[in-house]
Amino acid sequence: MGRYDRQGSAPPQQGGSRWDALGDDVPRERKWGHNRWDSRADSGDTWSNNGGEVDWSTPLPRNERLEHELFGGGNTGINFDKYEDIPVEASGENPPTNIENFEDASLGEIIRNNIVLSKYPKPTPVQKYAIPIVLNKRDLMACAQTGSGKTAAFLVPILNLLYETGPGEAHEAEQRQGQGRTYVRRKQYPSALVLAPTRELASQIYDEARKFAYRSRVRPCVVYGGADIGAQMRDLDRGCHLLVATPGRLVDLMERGKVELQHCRYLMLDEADRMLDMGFEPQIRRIVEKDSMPPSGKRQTLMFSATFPKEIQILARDFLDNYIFLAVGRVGSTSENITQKVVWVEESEKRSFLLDLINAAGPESLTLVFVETKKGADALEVFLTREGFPATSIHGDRSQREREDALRLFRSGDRPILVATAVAARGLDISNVRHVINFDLPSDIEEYVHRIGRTGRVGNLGLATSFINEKNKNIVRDLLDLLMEANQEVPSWLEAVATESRSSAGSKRGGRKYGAGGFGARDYRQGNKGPKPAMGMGNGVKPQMGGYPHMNPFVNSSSSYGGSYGGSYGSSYNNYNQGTDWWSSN
DNA sequence: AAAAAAT
Repeated sequence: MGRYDRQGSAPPQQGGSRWDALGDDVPRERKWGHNRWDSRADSGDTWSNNGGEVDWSTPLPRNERLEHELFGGGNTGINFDKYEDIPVEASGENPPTNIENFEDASLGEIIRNNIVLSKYPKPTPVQKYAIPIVLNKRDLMACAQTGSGKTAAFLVPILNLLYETGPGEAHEAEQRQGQGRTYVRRKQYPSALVLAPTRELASQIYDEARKFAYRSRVRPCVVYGGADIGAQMRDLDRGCHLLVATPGRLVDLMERGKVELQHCRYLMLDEADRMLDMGFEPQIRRIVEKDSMPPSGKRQTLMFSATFPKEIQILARDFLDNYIFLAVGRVGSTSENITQKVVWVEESEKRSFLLDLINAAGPESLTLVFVETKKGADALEVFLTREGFPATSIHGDRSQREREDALRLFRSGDRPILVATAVAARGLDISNVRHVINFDLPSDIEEYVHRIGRTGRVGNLGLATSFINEKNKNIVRDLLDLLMEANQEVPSWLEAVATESRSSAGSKRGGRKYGAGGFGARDYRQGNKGPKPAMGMGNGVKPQMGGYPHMNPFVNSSSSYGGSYGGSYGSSYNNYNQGTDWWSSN
């Protein structure tokens, strides 16, 4: 279901289907030099010489309709001035010098044009560092806030390298399989592979890739589950140089002989700590190690995430070669910040408390409500709808169509309340999410970090409210540390609760997951040398914070909280903030 | 125990 259904019979909706990636308006002769199907039997064609006659670095003609479709969507939502003073730390052997402007990177014409069309005036901090690292053919592990231009930070240099070098062996391999036949089932040899943990995130990355691939010969594709695999295979048949995928569907396509990674020169894991955790790791190893993917050192490997626990960094060594570790902090200079609140709410009171919060919010603002279970998401959506609130919900048991519909209704504001499971926690770029509510707290702090990262996007005041009760003991300790690092107001009862749970010791992963440096912000290879003050402490950051790159730890903005609610919540909140012994209050 | 990800 979903977008793949659209392309067959129904005409594309909403200003053209993404499947027109290279623009069906452009004659094939212009897109591909000439018709690729015919050219396979013609040894004298421009494709037979390693792509050599065709210069991949020269822009193809403009296509105004496609240009409008790709770039007409208004601004990117990034307020670049806010990113000026973000502290960045690069570690590893001989880290390449960062750039200050896109001109410094000696990028090719195609990518420069697309950067202009995307209205990026200058690189964000993660881009300033990541682009030269990738262009210098180094492996990279980057710890950077989502929404800070992370996607472009890897797409721009990868695509530029593809434009500079052309398709190389990948093209020859693709040609070889067609020798002497009029039709063969084509296998694709993507030069670059981007893996993501959810379908929606893969789709979002693909949308960006189309922008930066505009007027180039590079054809991006996206594949994921829950959608018509036949349509995906037909799309692959049209050529695939950069493939964005979720792991399961990619494995499927590999086993069907539709995709081979023998010539994959760039491997990118987005939300890499999730991709390497217990749920995904076997599939990643299947893709990266048990197929024909070039080994680390021969390919280039990139990993990005907002969180990078030490044990995942250690696991990641298997995939990386002499990599640079990048820690990108986030400035909280003025209005950009996330205020984090923790409220004691018993299970039986959660619903009425939630209604108070929603009632206090303005009608314009989007509210994202996280729950732990799919059943919980169903139930809460039904409840909110019965109460007359414009809510929808998303979780992994929904059809792909339902998932996309829910997300679209939420983004557009038609349903400004979205109840979601972990499926929506990572990477999704939704503007104007004013309030993230952890109706149920997650069981680990990384999940918390990614969830609240859906709000506080540039230009907006972000607010995150978490309901906590005795069921959440497991996260209290890490949550308290996090709030203190982020210079947030910490209710006194929370400290008491944390002290209590501390004595019951031992996180499930064997002790504290993080050193004093904090939350995966640091290159584990630097050892436990104590907190590193290296994050360019420009914004009144205390060195002992060590740099917590994904959370805006730099602002104490509790003042904005009460004001953003009506009185009902304020009083309610205060009542919950009086320092009772909350563990035993029940 | 639960979520995500192939069918």
